[in-house]
Amino acid sequence: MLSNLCTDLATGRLSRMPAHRTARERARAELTAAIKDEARRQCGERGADGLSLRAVARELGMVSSALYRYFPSRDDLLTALIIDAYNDMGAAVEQAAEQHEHPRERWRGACHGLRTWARTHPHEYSLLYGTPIPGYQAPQDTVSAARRVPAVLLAAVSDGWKAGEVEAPFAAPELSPLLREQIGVVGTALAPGVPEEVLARTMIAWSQLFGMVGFERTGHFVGSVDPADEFFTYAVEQMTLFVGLS
Amino acid sequence: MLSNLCTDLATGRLSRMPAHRTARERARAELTAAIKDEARRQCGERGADGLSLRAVARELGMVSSALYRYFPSRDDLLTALIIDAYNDMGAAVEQAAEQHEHPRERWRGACHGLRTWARTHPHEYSLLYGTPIPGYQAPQDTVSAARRVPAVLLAAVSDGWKAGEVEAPFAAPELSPLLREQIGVVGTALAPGVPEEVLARTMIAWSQLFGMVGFERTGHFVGSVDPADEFFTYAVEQMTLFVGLS
DNA sequence: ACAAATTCGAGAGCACTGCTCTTGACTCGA
DNA sequence: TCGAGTCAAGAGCAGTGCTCTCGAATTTGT
Repeated sequence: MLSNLCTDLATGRLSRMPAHRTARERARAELTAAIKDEARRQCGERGADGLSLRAVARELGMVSSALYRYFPSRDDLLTALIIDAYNDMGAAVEQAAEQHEHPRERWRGACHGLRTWARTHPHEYSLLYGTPIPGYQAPQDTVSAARRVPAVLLAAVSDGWKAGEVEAPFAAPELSPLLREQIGVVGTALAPGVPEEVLARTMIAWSQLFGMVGFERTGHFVGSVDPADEFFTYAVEQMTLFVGLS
Repeated sequence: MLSNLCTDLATGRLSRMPAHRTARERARAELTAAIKDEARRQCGERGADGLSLRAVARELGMVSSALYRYFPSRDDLLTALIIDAYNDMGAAVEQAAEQHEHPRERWRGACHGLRTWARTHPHEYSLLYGTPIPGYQAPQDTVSAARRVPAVLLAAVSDGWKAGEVEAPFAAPELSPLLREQIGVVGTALAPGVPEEVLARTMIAWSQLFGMVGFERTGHFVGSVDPADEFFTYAVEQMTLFVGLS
């Protein structure tokens, strides 16, 4: 029973749990949070590679083996950090979009919100979009959290479409049947009623956004458009037009 | 003197060196290559994280300390692998582009060539575009090798422009003075005579391409457009239009 | 209220890792 | 030929993830 609680705590779904009855549960919840906090701190300083269970335990004044009572392995601790990071990023992008009313402004806000979050949380961004951990299989909890950002982008386009404000800037090639079906699944889930052509453009812009943010983070703009503030703004403007949010 | 040779060997500039006079130099060159080969093999199996100097030495039948005569640290060995990977990727993309005559076809060939290389060399791709190594500063040798792919893309657009085959698909926002200057530097070096507006679109498409390839590699398309063959082809087609290679 | 079940921290220990230092043998060029 | 330069090897240091055991503390069931 407590092993279930442990899992839930590790995956950040603490809020759904009832209040901790016993002192033991309370202590466990607090220690779990403290471990994650310290791990997040170390990740932020030395990157995910520099996350050491022994160092975390040392900093918390306990022995390394005791830490395994809370996270069965280093990967599990990293998974908890990944889910937290996805949710933190998703919340930041959602909030950035919600500060505007007009769909086009919400789109712009989401894009700039993502970049801001990536710049203020570089190691967490790399944790999510950098080199995948070998043999690591993302649990189901991560995919729903990971979808929050594309959901915001699709919502902006969907709202724009409903308001009749989405117009293709140039003729698009025909979508293949398979691609139309793949994108249709996404559309019915997150943006029902929006044509697949518009959704396809949105997904292209989505990957462009993360490609650009990743390039800036990994230094691939150094020597060309770094500092990338103005290039980023320009690219967002172009992709806003590209998806048809005229 | 030989320390210089060591550095050159480590950075892959062996070809510029004269033939090895002594047996010692010959043996050193061969062992250096063997170390890199084995390291590349291990990187391909377990990722850059799983690269162990001791394991490389063990596989080569030598003692780990002996390896430090050839690469002063693990990071130096990784740097050598990075430069090799950049050049391998650049050569693959160049070859993919050179198989076509028309600029638009060269562009498409380069895009698909990059994806093919990334799919056949996933760990090397992550080494180049994944999580940056903390504290790692890319030496000058890497940046020239890293520019080979964007150079191919810019050359295709430049050739298309010279042939009068580049046409903006929709009106672009005005470029800021700083951005115009940043992009101008790139243009004079790699695509002289091409307007900054076109270069800016090319750099947006460049980041879109790598964002898409990275998403596919890290599994962020799973649940939507994975397998990504058709989406990739469609996106390349759209970005071909976007840069104006009509 | 008391015993059984569970959970806990601590410690020892295993098999690794990157890296340093020393030692003795080898090779090469003057 | 002989000294300078280079080499592989070994021991050793400090660190890592992880497992196991062992008492002590706590919770739970009766």
